[in-house]
Amino acid sequence: MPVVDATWTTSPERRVPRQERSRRRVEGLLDAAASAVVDRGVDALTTRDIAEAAGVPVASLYQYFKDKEDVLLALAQRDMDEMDAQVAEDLGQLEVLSVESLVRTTMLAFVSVYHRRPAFVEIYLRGRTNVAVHRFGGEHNRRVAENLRAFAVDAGLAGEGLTPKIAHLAVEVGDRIFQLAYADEATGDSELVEEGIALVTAYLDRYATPQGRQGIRL
Amino acid sequence: MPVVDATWTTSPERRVPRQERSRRRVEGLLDAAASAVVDRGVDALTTRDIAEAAGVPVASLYQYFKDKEDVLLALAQRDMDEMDAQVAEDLGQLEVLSVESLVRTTMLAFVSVYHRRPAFVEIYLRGRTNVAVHRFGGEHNRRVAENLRAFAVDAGLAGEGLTPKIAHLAVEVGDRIFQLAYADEATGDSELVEEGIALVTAYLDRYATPQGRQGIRL
Amino acid sequence: MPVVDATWTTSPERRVPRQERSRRRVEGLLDAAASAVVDRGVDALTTRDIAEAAGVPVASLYQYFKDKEDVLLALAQRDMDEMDAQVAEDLGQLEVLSVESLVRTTMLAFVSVYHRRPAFVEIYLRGRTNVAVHRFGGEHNRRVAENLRAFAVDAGLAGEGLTPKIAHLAVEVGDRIFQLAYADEATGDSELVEEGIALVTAYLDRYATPQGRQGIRL
Amino acid sequence: MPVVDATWTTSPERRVPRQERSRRRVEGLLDAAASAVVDRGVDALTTRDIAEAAGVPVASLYQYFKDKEDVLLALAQRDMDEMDAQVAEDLGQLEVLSVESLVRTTMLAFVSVYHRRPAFVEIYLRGRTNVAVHRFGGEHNRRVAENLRAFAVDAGLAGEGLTPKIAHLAVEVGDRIFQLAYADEATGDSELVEEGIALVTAYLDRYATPQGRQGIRL
DNA sequence: AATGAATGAGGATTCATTCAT
DNA sequence: TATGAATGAATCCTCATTCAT
Repeated sequence: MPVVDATWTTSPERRVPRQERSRRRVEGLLDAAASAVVDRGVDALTTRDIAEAAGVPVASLYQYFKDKEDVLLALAQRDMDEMDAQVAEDLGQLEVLSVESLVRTTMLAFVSVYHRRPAFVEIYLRGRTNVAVHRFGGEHNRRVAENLRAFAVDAGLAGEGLTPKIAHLAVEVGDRIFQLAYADEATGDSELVEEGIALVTAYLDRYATPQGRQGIRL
Repeated sequence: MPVVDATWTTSPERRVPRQERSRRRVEGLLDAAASAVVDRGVDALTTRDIAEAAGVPVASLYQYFKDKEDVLLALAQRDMDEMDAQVAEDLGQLEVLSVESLVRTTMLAFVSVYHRRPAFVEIYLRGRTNVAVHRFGGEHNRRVAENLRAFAVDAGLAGEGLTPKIAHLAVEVGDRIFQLAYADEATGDSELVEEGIALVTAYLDRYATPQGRQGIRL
Repeated sequence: MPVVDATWTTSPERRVPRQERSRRRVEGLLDAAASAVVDRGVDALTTRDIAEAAGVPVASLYQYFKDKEDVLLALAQRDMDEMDAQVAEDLGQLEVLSVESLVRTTMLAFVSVYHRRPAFVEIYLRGRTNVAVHRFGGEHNRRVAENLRAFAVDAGLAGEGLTPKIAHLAVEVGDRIFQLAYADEATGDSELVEEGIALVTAYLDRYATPQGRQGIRL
Repeated sequence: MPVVDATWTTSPERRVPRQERSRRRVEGLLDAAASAVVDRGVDALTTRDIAEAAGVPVASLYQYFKDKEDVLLALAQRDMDEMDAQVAEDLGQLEVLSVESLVRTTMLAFVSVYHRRPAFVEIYLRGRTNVAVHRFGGEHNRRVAENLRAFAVDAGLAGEGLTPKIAHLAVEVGDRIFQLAYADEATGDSELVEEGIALVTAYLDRYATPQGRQGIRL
């Protein structure tokens, strides 16, 4: 295994490998896009907004992204990845497994990311998003649903009656609850979130096994 | 009582009174806007699209509407009014009153309007709508929620535990279910709607009185 | 001589003769135009502004005026007539006739009309006026100059050296002095007006007869 | 001192440095605006007129100017700068200093620029100019007045009685004289200009010192 | 790889004026 | 005579994207 990556140079002008430079710039652009979205809203977002926020010429956007939509999509991707990681981590620390704890943990994981990423709230919950991003979010919901469903069925919390369609419905409903909870307050209405947990749990309990309802201590 | 309205004349040159002409034109414009929305989506909607679809000059839009947003809002108003009327009518024909029958009847009333008004589906369920229309829809949901809540409490189906907030949550969740059901198929996924009825009912049953759960024969 | 004008009728519906009604409406429109000009400035003046200020439908403007410019021109005419009348009246009351008293009296007559007619100030002194109105004002200046010149020469205040061109120059310069005096303060800078009188007098004294310089007691 | 500017290259592909290219385009746009103004008048001037006259797309205007007004203002700036330079140069060559020679030299310097720049005449003397340009011209007059006043007082041609207000009045009056002289003939009425010189001189002589009246040989 | 400059393609709205009644 | 309604004709400006360097 090479100790020094081939893209490294020792020249004092460039201590940062090309690839790394590029990655950094993409991250900066994404951060800029996120903050521009928070400032102007997704609808009114222009390429100049993004470029200015990032401190780069507009034309440079096109060095890293196909077009404006591509920027938004990349931002979505990054956000969703963070979301997934948070959910995975929080579920991994669960001590009692039940439909209720699964729902609660997942939804609260979402909440913690919302707090960390205000742009996320602006883009996915409050704003009337761009079509592509909307579709992207929809697909993400479907994937989350499938993962959670598999998790629940594998763990014996629910039987085969919990179809992908039903799981997806539950996730989408959860999404709408967040939308409502964050509609007026940027920090979210925690009472509403709590009600949402109850709502989703009440629904999914219809497909739960007895253990799923009572809980399994790990 | 006059059989013939005073503004009518029988002269062949003008069979349509001024006021009626104006009303017709507004309706035509609204229909045109609806179909243009279905064709192009709300985001890409232009004044020219609307005007062309209606067969009038663009400038004429401004005779009847303040600006583009005003057109969309008028369309929303018209649709929502129809929605409300349908719900009122269907609830009026109910024979057994229960949380379940209330939820089912209301949601199916929505479905019947969706079928009658494909533009409605496009604008409110599928598209990423204009901000003003979005807000308008939000307020409509809140109003619907309040009406249904009052209805349910008055009829003894639910106690005071069914707060406005909870009712609103239920309506919003129902809205999202429709969004999901109509996302892919313009005719709606009836299985999903059925699941949605179950979901909302399961949630509201938590706040129901015994009669609310069992049903009251009228 | 008929005691009752033919356009009069005794019918209770119309006690105001046609011609009189029309005259009144024209006056009202002109007043409205004047006030609309003061509000919005000449450049931004629209037919709707005028009509709204007068409380009549826009289309009715065209009953009395050929087009928008015609309104402005009629307004100009009315204003200039008033100006001329004021000058004539004030000059008629002069007790000592000299170039200085002629200049002073004329310029102060202008000032008194300015105070009576703020719209005049707005249109002719402050605003960047419409081309037609500008030309109109120019012609008025020329006429005023010619009248004053004839008056001065007839009265023996100046000889034939005071050509029409020179008189016109003096009037135009006086106009600019007013423009300056009224540029910032709507009530006019009287110190500047006083300087202006001195300026014009100093210039015209070059063409004055000895009596013109000393004054003739009437 | 480098004979060739560093931004120049001798490569045949690019003989014109970027900065120079940009400057040229701005100049071209300004020339185009000037000629469009002469053709259509300032009021009727459109962005398309300017762009077409310059042979560039309308959108390119906005690369160099904030908006339409900005173009006019830049044009005004350029013209006024030229005016100032001409006045400075001509005054520098004066052999006898007196109120009369100061007035005459300044006014004739203006005349020579008018002949060189017909658009100037159109915009500032003949047309009813745009508000912003009008204000710009007003400020220029004030500045010119202040400079000339300081010059005259320093040279001992006038005492402190020649206040800024009086100097400004004189310049504005001179401006109006030009307006009149160029109203009908694009080449100006030189007899009128001569009269104007006499007029302004006669006025300012009131505030002149004995040397100011007699002249100082340099 | 980076970017200043250039631009085609709209888009919303206003307004003076004309008709039909 | 009076007027509500209708509209052709413009206008300014924005923006995403592409090139030439």
